[in-house]
Amino acid sequence: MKAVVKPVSKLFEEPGQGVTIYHVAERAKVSPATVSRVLRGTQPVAPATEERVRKAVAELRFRPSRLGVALAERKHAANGIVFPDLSGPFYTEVVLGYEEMAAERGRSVLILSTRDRQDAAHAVLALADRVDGMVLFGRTVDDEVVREVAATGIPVVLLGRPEMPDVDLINTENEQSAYELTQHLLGHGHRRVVYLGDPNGSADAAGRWAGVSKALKEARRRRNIAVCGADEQAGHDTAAELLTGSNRPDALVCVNDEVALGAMLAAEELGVQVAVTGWDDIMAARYARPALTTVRQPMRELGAQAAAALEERITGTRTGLIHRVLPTEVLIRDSCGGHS
Amino acid sequence: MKAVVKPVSKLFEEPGQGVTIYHVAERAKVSPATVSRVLRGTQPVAPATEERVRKAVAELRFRPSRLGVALAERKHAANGIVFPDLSGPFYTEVVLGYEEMAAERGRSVLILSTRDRQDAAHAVLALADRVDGMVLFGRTVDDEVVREVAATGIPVVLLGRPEMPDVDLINTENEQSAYELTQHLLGHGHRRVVYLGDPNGSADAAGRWAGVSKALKEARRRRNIAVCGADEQAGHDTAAELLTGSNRPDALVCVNDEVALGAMLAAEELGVQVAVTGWDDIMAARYARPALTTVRQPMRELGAQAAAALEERITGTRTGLIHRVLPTEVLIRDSCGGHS
DNA sequence: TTGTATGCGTTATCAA
DNA sequence: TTGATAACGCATACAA
Repeated sequence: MKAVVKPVSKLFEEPGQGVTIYHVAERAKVSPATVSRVLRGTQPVAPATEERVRKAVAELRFRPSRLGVALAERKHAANGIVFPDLSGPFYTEVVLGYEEMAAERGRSVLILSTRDRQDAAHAVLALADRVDGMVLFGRTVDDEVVREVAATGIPVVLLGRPEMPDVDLINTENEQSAYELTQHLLGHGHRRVVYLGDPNGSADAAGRWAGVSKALKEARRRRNIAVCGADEQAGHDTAAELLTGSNRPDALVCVNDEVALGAMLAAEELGVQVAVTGWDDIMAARYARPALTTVRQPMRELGAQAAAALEERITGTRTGLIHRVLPTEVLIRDSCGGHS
Repeated sequence: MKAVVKPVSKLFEEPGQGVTIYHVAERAKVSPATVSRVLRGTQPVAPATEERVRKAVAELRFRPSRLGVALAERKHAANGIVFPDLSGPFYTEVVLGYEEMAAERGRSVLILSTRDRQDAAHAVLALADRVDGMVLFGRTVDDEVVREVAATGIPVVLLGRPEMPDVDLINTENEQSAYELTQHLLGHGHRRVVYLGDPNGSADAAGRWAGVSKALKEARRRRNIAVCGADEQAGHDTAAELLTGSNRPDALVCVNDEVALGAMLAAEELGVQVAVTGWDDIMAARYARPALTTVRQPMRELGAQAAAALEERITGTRTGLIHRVLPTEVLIRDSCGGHS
């Protein structure tokens, strides 16, 4: 008879492994139901019994299986968040704010970056059945997919997107800030203002263009726009082109800081003077010379609000639709010129 | 007899809701097992049968419950990643690389930011039983917790941490790059070099200090260190103090770009000249004037490698221990002086 | 090729 | 106060 001796080390190395509520129940000489009651504090249990159960739990290093719990409760205790790329501090901060708030509420966070994935819709739908609710952030998938997700039955909160019927939405203010920014430029004598961005690219870009446009119109200036990608390279190239043409702009209102910094670089290379403004107040904006005039958004707050809004839906605390617009702050620095 | 008529809209509004494999089976007149077989392609099914099943699936908009699948398969199909807060671009990029790789393998990613949370250990353990494996990134929790997680039975990969027995580890090169950087400074005539960082704060900070230290020792220079936090403010304040003292340093080797930029700011404020170097090559480093000399790490690659290493463990493809060190690249720009 | 029956690990209902 | 036991939704070994 070959005795299979399990080394003690092995025995204690992987505790909690495969230990189920039944093992605990057996050891404590109670039913699994009672173990559950003790652990969740859901029903009164005799002190002596509780004692035995806790002892068994500790000895066996029992940890309830999330899978079992989730299946029985029919909830994941997890939220999802979908974002375009996360490059750039903007998305990062929002995600962090979101995670922080979710964590406080005992929920895990599943992230999904859609990048340029062709199967983004598929991935989002897949995410939908791993969470109790999700935030759709920016231009990640189109409205059709949003509807599909909503049809899944889980709450959805939109972030930085165009409005949709019956879906909660949180945005930051765009038009007014862009309007003020443009007025500021005009007030300092800039005549030929061009907007660098793609209104069709995102709701934010569209809102900002609307504000710029409005200010220009009021000032009876030409409403110039150079459709442009949202990254540094695009900003550089677009600006380079604009600044070499004949009728050169003297101010560039850019859809974000990356574009603005790229544009400043181009201007520097060409040795031309031009006022530049960005959006987001990324770190590099403060270190650029001249320091970049920009607009600050409450990024972390944005994420936190989204998490809160989602939570309300999940718990059913709120039924009314939310459409919130968080305020932004225009930061006038040196890059917009006109200052001594 | 009151006929309860469900409005059509309601009927189609929430499809897939509560539709189980049994409903599909019933509708297709097969057993649930067969439905499963069709959906997973795990066993041959007669074409006609498959046809019926697929039709029923489509009509009912059936989506298998992740919870059910996970419980039956006893795996989550999800990975975790834990990181400190340091919302610099470094962590972000790594997380993205990780998510991308994980997504390719059909796994979701749960994130956990430990920040200053006191219950970080608890949160990490909680995360552990929602995933099939996880990456522990940087100074998030101490070794004891790592062991606890490992004891849980799920694979763990360490990232940017000190070595631990029996745990996979991926780091980026620190010492050699720091050594080269310091030699470069010395070669350009800098005499009094001070390292700004906290070797006890992270493995990376320690490695970098080791390299700086080595170069200084070889050059028979004083090995000065100013223990300093890892953010902009800390860099600013520490540098401000150093640069107002009597025996002023002429070069500051900083643990990261944020600290370096803060230091440059302080120098600018004080109107003193000092060479400064950073680490990470964040965007602001390129826009600072003078542009910041720094060290670039393969951030996305770091995340991807971690995901790959984890996957190997989860699938059991690999049993041997990994201890990988990814190469970095020193980027000499203007902030280290000595260039015409 | 298909169906039956059981397991997965909890929670919760209903009795006792 | 406690114990059986039925969900929860799927996968799969075993039969047929």
